[in-house]
Amino acid sequence: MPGMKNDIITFALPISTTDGDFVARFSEKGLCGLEFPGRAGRRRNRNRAAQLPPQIRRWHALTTQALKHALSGRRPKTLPPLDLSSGTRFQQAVWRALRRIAPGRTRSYAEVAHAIGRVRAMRAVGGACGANPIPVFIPCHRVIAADGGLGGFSSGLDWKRKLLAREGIRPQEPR
DNA sequence: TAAGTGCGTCGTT
DNA sequence: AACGACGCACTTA
Repeated sequence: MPGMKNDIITFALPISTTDGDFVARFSEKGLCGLEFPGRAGRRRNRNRAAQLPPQIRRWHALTTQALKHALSGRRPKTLPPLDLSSGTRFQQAVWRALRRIAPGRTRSYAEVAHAIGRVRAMRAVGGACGANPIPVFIPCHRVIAADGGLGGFSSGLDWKRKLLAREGIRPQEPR
């Protein structure tokens, strides 16, 4: 019907790891989402294995390998293209900045704000981190509070702790 | 020191 | 107009 939102087709494919079954989402532009085990949200998707476009298959294979690397705390060699078109300009700027944080390193929300030239938007940076559609690969888990605390994590602080630990980081825990 | 309160700031809904 | 995955100054114990 007229006025209907563009019906973006995405493919949701599982990725089994020793940490559980993740779900990767692909659009025609690339990887557009990653969900932690047990958090598969209901979303539009078409993924009859038989009619999977070759390109999606390729991206899925790449993502699978990359995820295993990332989960072991190492930088993935190759990633599929990332489709970040769901984000606002500000969010995309934040996400780009996050990708420049090396494994094993952390930044405070304020430092990220500074990195994108919005010194005072540290709080908004937190919001953009929460809107990150591709955690792990876009390492929002490396953003912690200025006082060394963990800060937050949409998918659960346990995951944030685990991801950081895999990279050799053990931030101070609130008691 | 540690813990709690108040408030400026700013992107998003 | 309200709400945060913040940060900082300041107060109390």
